[in-house]
Amino acid sequence: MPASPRPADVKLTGLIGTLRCCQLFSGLSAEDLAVIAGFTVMQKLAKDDYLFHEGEPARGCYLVQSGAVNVHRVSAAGKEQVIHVFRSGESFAEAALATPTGYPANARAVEPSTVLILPKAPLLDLIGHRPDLALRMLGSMSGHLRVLVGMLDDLTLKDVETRLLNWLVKHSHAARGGAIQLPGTKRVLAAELGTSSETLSRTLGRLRDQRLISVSGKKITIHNLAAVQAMLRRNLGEN
Amino acid sequence: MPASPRPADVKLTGLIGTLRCCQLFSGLSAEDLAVIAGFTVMQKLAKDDYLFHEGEPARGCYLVQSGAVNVHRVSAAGKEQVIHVFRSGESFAEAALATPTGYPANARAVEPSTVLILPKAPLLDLIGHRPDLALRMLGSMSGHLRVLVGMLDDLTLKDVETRLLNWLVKHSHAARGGAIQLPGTKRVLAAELGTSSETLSRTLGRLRDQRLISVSGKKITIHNLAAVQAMLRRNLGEN
DNA sequence: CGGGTTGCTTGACACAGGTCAAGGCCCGAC
DNA sequence: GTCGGGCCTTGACCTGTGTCAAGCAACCCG
Repeated sequence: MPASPRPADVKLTGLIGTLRCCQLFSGLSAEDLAVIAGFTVMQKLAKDDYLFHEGEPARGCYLVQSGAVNVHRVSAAGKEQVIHVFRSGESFAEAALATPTGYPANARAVEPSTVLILPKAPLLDLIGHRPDLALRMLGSMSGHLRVLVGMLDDLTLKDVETRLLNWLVKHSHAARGGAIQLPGTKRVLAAELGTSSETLSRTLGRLRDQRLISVSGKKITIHNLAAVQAMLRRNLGEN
Repeated sequence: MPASPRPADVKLTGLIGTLRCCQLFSGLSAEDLAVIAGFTVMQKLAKDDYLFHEGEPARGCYLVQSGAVNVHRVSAAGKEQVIHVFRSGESFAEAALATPTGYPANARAVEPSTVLILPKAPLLDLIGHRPDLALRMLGSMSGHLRVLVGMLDDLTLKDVETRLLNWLVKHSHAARGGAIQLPGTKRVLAAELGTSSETLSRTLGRLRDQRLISVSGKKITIHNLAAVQAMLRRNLGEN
């Protein structure tokens, strides 16, 4: 029938599409994807809504369909340390599946987002039947380990300027006409880089004085990508 | 027969014993353990021997039988950041199993050690047949994730004094007669805390001046554990 | 025994970056 | 319009910690 399928089917095929796009499930068979889609729950989040808090018992793991989710910890004094900002197609909280302890961090939407929740029980069940899925989960988690290890040396082996240069280079590919559009406020970027908005402001100013970039509002223009990369490499060499 | 078994058997049952002790394999059936022991390779390391270097293709994952292994990264400038020191019974480099990329860090024995190598291929094969083993691996990796997350806020949310207090409290249970015996040199401890030996020395000195602890050689005596814990809590509250 | 090595301690100093405070800019509400 | 509140920027200041350097104690070895 060329007629449009029932709403539920539309939703389901849409879901399967999203699942297939995400790295975690990219090569799975259609049947397996259907099984997963069957128990997936969709949740919409407004900006600043919390998805979960540290210590809460784990519902399952998550997959960002759209928007961005900030996973972070807060110290006893209320200071926030960003672990990672997950964007569309990325999965997180796999760690919560395998251990009885609660979430080790908090998750909050930095903009309006929709996430897919993969509940613990049926997913574990499926993993029991599909060893290759287990391997994928292992792979995904080891990816997260690498990200964390990367953060570690970001925080210990590099200064703010270097971290910013690194961020610029990483995001230069997303530049439209050499201009990077900031996803959120500068304060958010500062947090993502593990610094304060004041220091970020100063550092941007310094780069601007050196004619490497120019900043106007939420738009950062890289004048000379090669020079930025050279400066990054030089900073990495010294520390 | 009450007579002693052949050397190979002795070695095998010894291996199985070690495997059973380690958290990763603690509840496995005797058969599975025998299979694993069958492909396990033992390696002895002298102090300062490298087990592997960053970027090398992964042989498999590792299990410390005795001694201690320092997993760390080094910056372009040669500075070393300790990720974790693994001691007997602990496993590491599980991440290397699931991804084709090489090791993300270096591993070096901090004292004479013996490690068991679990080669990639047969272990992955076994995981394919034993979904519960896959779940264990997931659990172990999520443990490592938590350790890394813990390190993150150690490094960002706490100063050296707080990190030292935390270390003291964590290791106070291992104190014999209130005295903690340092595993290695003070420089090693400093590296583990992510600081320099000078700063560690000063910080220890400050705690000693406050009569909280006393230090003599490689022995640290905690005079008043409750006071140390109180100070730790207070530091955490402020930051 | 003296000389070298190694590790620990202490002092002096420099610097990155966090915090506080004040001023400027933009924008939406009224 | 103009009032108010975010956000950004800039300046002034302070503190923690890394680094360099010198002195000291312990130990090994010929």
